Amino acid sequence: MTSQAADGPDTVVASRRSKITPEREREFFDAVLEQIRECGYDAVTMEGVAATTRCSKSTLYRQWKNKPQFVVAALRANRRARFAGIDTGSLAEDLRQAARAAGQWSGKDTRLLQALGHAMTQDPELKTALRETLVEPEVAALRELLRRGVERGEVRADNPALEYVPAQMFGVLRIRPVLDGEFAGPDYMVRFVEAAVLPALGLD
Amino acid sequence: MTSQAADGPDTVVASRRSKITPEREREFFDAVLEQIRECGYDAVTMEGVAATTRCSKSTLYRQWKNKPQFVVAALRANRRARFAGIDTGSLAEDLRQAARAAGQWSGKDTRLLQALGHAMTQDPELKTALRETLVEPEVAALRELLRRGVERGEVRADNPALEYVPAQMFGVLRIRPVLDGEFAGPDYMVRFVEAAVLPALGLD
DNA sequence: TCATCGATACGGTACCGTACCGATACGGCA
DNA sequence: TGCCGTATCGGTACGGTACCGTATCGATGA
Repeated sequence: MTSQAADGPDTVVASRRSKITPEREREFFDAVLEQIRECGYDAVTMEGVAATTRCSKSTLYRQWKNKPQFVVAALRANRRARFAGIDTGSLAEDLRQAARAAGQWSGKDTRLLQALGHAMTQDPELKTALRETLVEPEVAALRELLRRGVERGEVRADNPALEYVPAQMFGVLRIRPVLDGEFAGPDYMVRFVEAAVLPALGLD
Repeated sequence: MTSQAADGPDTVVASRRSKITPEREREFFDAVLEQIRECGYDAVTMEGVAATTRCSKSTLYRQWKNKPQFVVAALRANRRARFAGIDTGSLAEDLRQAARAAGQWSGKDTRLLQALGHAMTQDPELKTALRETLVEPEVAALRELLRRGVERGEVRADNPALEYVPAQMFGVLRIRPVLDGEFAGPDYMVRFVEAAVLPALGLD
């Protein structure tokens, strides 16, 4: 959508010959996401991002039309699949690893989702971007773990608890700061999986 | 904090003789909470509340120092204990009823918590008010259900799943809109309790 | 050579919190 | 009971602040 041609071999020339290197662009994205985490979506300003990255407002507005599109671009550039590599051969251990991984980026992504939680209800594009970058890849990976466990016969396919595992994991991750005043770390998440998720699945 | 002397017999005279009746005050509170749900905390303005309630900004500023204190007052006035009455004699049924109740006010309170979720991380008073009005009463009531179940011998006191029941319930309630795009209604919550919570507790 | 850079100035908009305005209704007092 | 002083009412105007998004500038580097 913006400057660099992200796909294919680097034969394609950027439509505008922007002087903004990919590293520089990542600075902009990191800055705006961090400001969102700290101040909330509404309180983030283009002027603030420009100030902290020592660029001019003009530069930002040349690349992105306005704040919403800028934020969406930043989210899209941050897309990662953190559960992707997990495959230990045991569903229980897969879930423990997922819990540990979730507990690790808990601070960053939970704060981001928290800060954008309401804004996404108003801006459809933002909502879509959030789902595509923070929610769906992880949920899909989680369901893949579960599917493999079912295939191996560790859990019956009609176990009703299967459906709720993603909601449980992300829900607990998200609500912990509200209930206990601190983020859910790896230890907490692993304990939760072992105490509540695995028993409901009939594991352990 | 404001006009009426809420406590004791009505002997105490209000310090300022405000013409704002308790009903009128509730209109202000309802308006600001609804605007928070719809537009988010940051986007709520005193001017907007004044407009929708057809009062003047002066009136609001006479009663409350500024927006944060106004919102805190509104939250405090809305304090309710929705799980309080539940006591069927069976832990499983108590949890089902709690799930049903939670699914009913899901729309209102979840949206409110969603909208205030980030603001509460910045304003300690707001955070305290939110915890005291939306979180702690319900968590306490939930833990009371569980304690009675343990006392009746339905669950062993050292069952590790006990600790996570509140986090599960409120977590799932809160994350459902993000995952599935709709609020968790009574049916969904009851199904969740039966599929995931009760089995982990060894019930049913 | 010339488009993009950083910097800055600009008009427009929105809201803050205060101050002032008559109008009004409460509440003490004859 | 009936009146009058007065504080609060709704309405509005105000200065101050902050940010938006645009325009313009000289400098810079592909």
